Amino acid sequence: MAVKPIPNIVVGRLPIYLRALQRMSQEGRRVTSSQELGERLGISAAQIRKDLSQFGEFGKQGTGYNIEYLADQLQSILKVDRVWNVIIVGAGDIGSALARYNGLSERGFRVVMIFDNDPSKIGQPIGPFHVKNIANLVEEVQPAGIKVAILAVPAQQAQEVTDLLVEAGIRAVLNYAPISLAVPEGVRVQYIDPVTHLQHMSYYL
Amino acid sequence: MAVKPIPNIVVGRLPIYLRALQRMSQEGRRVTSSQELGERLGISAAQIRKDLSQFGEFGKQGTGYNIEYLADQLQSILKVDRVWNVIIVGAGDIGSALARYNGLSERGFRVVMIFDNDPSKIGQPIGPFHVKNIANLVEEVQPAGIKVAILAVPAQQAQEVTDLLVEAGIRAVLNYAPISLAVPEGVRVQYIDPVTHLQHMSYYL
DNA sequence: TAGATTGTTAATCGATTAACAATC
DNA sequence: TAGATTGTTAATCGATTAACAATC
Repeated sequence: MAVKPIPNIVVGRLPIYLRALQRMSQEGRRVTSSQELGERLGISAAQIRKDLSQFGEFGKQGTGYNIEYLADQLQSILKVDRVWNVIIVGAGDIGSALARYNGLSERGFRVVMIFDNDPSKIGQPIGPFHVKNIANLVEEVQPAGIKVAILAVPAQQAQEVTDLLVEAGIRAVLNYAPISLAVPEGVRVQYIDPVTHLQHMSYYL
Repeated sequence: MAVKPIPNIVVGRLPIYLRALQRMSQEGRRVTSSQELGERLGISAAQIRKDLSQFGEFGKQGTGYNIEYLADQLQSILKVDRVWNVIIVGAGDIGSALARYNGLSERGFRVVMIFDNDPSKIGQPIGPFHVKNIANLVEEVQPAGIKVAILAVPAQQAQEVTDLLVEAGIRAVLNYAPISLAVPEGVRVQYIDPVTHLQHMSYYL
């Protein structure tokens, strides 16, 4: 019997649902409906119900969804009912901002090391860390079993650093360098490039 | 005669194509093909040709695309054949990193002001700017005709600041706060939340 | 000319929406 | 009970891919 995989586009919406639920929870709300959630997010109620139904039945007819319960379920589905150790590579402005950002750990990710290749940065403190030498990346990261990396180096060095990350056993890369990366099967990359988003919007101006 | 609009998902890929072409140009390349471009980007050649054909005929059979010409055309389509003035709201780590980032201006966007509401930050220098008082945002931004803003304030303040931006005539918001924003018709929002990307990937770990 | 690659059409594939029985 | 809202099915809509004539 063939199991059809969950569409990637559906998985991508779950973190958005989770984020909204956690905010509602903060606001002291206890239940919500697909309609209310949809209005907040600009997504149709039908789509939210359809997406969730891929994973199970989380609601009650007539009542809607218990916010805390649904959030717990989504955390479990997304595997953020635990904390993933993360490394940052690149101790420039972006890497440093991320190293000091507290919003990661509340949501499933904890920065544990930051690397750079600049001798003037190595050893310097950034938030609670000291910058490590990228030359030691593989030997530090691989034995620690770390699977997630944030890449914040210049575009020119991004591919070679990525190869290093793969060698170190990293399987998920959040790439801030404005360049497409080549990675082997089984390694995932997500891209953050503010300029592509700005250009997308300027089309409509 | 009904003109069918370009699908939003196609517009969203154009900045990716443009970025790859500009990199190829830097590498000294003069021509490319839909196949080569597709391999770099992990997109099918057919899709690239189909996307581009929505806007015109930019290639030559047998030869492919002139990189500089196609990049120029895409810049014009995306309206980044000019420079858009941009404001940043929020002078925390992220806002400051963006204010100092030089990669924006090469690609169509120039930061011209940065605002915050924290008295200890107002007046302080960040990169080439001095932080302005958010209380003066509307009176500074509206007469200047600025249409693009980057929002880098805490989630709790994001919606009220957004309302201010809309009042000031902003029509495109790049939102770094981890919250969905409500905006009137005609105002566009794009979201950057590293954690949603990390959670998307952790599903597959 | 022979080889390569475009632009475009038609076919396929996948995602979204509408509608409603089930039921809390 | 009456009203509300889920989970799910079928219909619709839209996006991607495959294929190929045109042509550089």
